[in-house]
Amino acid sequence: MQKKRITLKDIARETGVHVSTVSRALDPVERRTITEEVVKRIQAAADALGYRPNRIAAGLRTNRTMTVGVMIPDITNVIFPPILRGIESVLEPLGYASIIVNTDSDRDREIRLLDVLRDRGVDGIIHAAVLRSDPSISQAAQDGLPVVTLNRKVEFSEIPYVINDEDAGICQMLRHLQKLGHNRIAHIAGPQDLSTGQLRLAAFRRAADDLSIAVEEALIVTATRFDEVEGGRCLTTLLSAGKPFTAVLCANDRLALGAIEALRERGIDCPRDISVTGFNDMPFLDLIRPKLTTVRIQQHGAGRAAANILLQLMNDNADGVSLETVLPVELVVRESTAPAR
Amino acid sequence: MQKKRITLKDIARETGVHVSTVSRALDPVERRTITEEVVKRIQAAADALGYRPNRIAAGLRTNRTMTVGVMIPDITNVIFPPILRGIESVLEPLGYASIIVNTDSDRDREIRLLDVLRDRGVDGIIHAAVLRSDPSISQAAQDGLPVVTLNRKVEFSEIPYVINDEDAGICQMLRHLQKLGHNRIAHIAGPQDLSTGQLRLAAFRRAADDLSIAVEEALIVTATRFDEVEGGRCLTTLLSAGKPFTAVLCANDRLALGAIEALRERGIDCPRDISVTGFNDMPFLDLIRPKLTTVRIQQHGAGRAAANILLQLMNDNADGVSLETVLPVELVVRESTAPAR
DNA sequence: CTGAAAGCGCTAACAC
DNA sequence: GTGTTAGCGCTTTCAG
Repeated sequence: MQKKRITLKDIARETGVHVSTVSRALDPVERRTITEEVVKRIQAAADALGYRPNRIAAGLRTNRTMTVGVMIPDITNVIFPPILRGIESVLEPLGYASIIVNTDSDRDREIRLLDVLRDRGVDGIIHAAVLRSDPSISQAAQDGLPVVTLNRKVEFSEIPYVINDEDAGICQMLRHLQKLGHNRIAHIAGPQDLSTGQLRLAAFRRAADDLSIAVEEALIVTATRFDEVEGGRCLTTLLSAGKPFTAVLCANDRLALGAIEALRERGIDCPRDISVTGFNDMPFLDLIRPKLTTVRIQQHGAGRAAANILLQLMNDNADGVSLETVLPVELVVRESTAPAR
Repeated sequence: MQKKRITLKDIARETGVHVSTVSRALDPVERRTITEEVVKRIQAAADALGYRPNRIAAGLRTNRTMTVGVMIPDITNVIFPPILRGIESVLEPLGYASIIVNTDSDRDREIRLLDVLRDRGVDGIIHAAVLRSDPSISQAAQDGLPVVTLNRKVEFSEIPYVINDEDAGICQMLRHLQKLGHNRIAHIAGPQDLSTGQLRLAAFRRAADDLSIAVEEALIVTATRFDEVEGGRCLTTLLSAGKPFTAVLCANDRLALGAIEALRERGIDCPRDISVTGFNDMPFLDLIRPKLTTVRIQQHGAGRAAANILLQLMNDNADGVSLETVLPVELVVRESTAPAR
């Protein structure tokens, strides 16, 4: 079986000093308290024997596992991998590993997986939650576990969160459409039990109001999932409602793609007849025709931001962290929007 | 800080028995050796106190962390998330968590990350390697660490691997093109330091030979990366070589998409003028026009297969495992192939 | 059937 | 400066 691992004891025996001395000599900060010559000898022996510290054992003692938990709805959703790389880019160099779990936006699964993470003694959690309410995570935070949420604010809690500026994104998009002469603008909203769906719908109403664009309730239809099929279905509903519109602002890219497809099937051209817009700017969008006009959100950056906040929390600098981090978004005008007919 | 966790000791005190008794009562297999009534009392106390076992401590003792390492090139590559979900689908229900690391196909990073995983005491590793040679992983396997590779066979080793039937895929595709009347078929090969790139090129030569299709060296061009830009560049090279061809078989979907784009820019229509095929059947392909004819590989299934093999290895059933697992692939004919002109 | 005790590998008081 | 000792929470002999 597994070749016996070298432990502190082995290298203590080898160098004729005590394990604790070895431990100190190998600890970059404690090292200073040890005679330089001894440190050198120990270091040499450690290298020679191929010593690798056992983090498990250290963790048991220090109560720090150097592991963080990352909860996301579904890794298969293309917007999450970049976020994960962003997180990794700050945490990994510091020696942290992350355990990623997929909640499938399922409440029970989420609760169970949170327990899994706690059982494993993670030092903190980044929760790319989308569910609008999850008492378990607040409880965990209250118990003293460092938690940061991504994309969503947990109400009535002191949990720091990083979000994208959905409001600004929707507003910029509406302004863009308005400039193109659109004033009858439909909205395909996302699922209202997901934070992004709800936030973007609220932002739509607010922005329309600000820009003096009339919001017709019949021109707002809500998807049950963030996917192409639902985008198509919603567009069909919109069409059959009979109220005219010249543009449809969708709560995310996939809904928009589905909507465009549904238009095409009916011989309606996007953007000539109807403009369609997305949100997120997911990968591969520029391969799909017409190239979608959308709002680019920071993905890698959001991961980095969340990781940095978590680091502060884990290092007890909890006072210095700002509760809210809002990342700027960017309007990306491509081919799916054109002047209103 | 963190609310004090309930330990075995707490529930021992509560029930008036010894910790070891509690430990046994809570272990599904050892439980049988304990009086039913006592088990019930302990269970009740555990539930009441909200006991959650500390896996770290258990791991230190048992030398099993119930954690596996998963090495992939880059989570951002859409073919990996489904693989990860496949792995998770078999491992997670059994109580395993996985630590995923991105190697970026970088040799040094790979070595370093392997050490990271070993330091964390993973019980086994699934290595979705693409680099053609990596001595470190063989060393790890030799040291007794259970290892399975995905997509690639490590030569001269006893490491079990699961691969897709690249040969069959390429062959079916060539036959499909042949049936459409193509006999001057180009190949845009993938990077030759990545296993898939190399395997598929070899398969191309072999299949062409089997089907009596002449292989013209000028019609084989090798990409340096698996992306659209390289696909476009390779197609340009092909075009400027002056040798006529009516179809181009690409080593993966992204190369194919880039190739189609490059054709379009020159006013050459796919599939009317030239047929183009991909490999992998990555997500979102059906949103891109023309819909790509490709070879569907099992992604989720590959993850599951690898996880199952790893399980056997970790449970010392090493004798029962087959060294090689070849998963079937499937030809998916869509719109990017048409009869040769 | 249950208790006692040792120990996994490491760190952190406390001595010397 | 370095050694001693205790103990993190759990499992696992070995007694009883």
